[in-house]
Amino acid sequence: MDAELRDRWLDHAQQQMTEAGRRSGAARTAVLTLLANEGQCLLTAQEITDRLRRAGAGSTASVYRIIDDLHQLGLLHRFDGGDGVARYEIADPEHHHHHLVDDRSGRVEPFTDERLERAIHDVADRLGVELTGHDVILRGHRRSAAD
Amino acid sequence: MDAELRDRWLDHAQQQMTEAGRRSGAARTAVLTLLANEGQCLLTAQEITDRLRRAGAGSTASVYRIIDDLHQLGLLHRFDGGDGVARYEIADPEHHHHHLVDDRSGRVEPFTDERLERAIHDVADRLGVELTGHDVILRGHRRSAAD
DNA sequence: TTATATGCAAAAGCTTTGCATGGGT
DNA sequence: ACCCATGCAAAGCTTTTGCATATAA
Repeated sequence: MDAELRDRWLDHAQQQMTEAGRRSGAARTAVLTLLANEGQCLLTAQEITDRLRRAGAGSTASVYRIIDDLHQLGLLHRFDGGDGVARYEIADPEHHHHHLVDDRSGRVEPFTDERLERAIHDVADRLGVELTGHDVILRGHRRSAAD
Repeated sequence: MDAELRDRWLDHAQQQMTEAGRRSGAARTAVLTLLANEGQCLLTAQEITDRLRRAGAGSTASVYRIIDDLHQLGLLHRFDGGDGVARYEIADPEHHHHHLVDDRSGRVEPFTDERLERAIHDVADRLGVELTGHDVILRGHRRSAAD
């Protein structure tokens, strides 16, 4: 689904990596392809490595190195959960969103809100800050009839 | 400064810990006192342990265990920075705030904004979520004349 | 007295680094 | 041909756990 977004990110990422002076190897190709296909949903380095291994390419070290490059180039967003494991998802300005963490199941759900975005940019203005990024994390659980 | 807030948090924390069925030991007393005095500013477990050791009380294990208890009781807020180290600060409803991280110096600065809070609660309502917590992290740098 | 807190040391888990090798340009 | 990317293994770091001892209640 949304093959256009996927390809757009992939193309952009490869171009950026090349421009940054990096060469294209088997591991990098595999990571980029995997992320382009299912990188919308917060993956850990471990998960990425496991999936690549099953496909016969990619090692722990390479995955961490590639992820790091992508993150530094702004192609990947990093999400530091409360469990000491970093999670990543592809960064696409057109699909900007935040995260709601269910405090019972640990499940993470994305959401967007225009007013929230406006409030954030206004605060940055008020503080005289040139914003390069922002994260919002909501913790809670679905309201049931009992609540 | 703000001795009242300090004492209020300290009293509240000790009471909560006792109600949770915990006993008061040397390490716990030392950690609570330290946090009450300088826990407004995001400390790592390492930093807390170091300061306690200098005072002759507290070990790595105890600090982590105590911090964990406090966090679970909602007496401490946890901040997962992008460097794989957790930072904590005392939780006081009257001093709710968010964080601005300078992407050049790494410095962290607290800020508050009413409209941002309202937007957050509205989003939670829209999602049908009972909010138990939320975090906002802004990344950027002070706007200079050059920007 | 009895259960809990403490502290040391060891273990665990995620992430990074060193180094030899293969592969891109 | 040159240099970077890769992968394995080892090291590094933060955080957790096991266990004997000290201590609060």
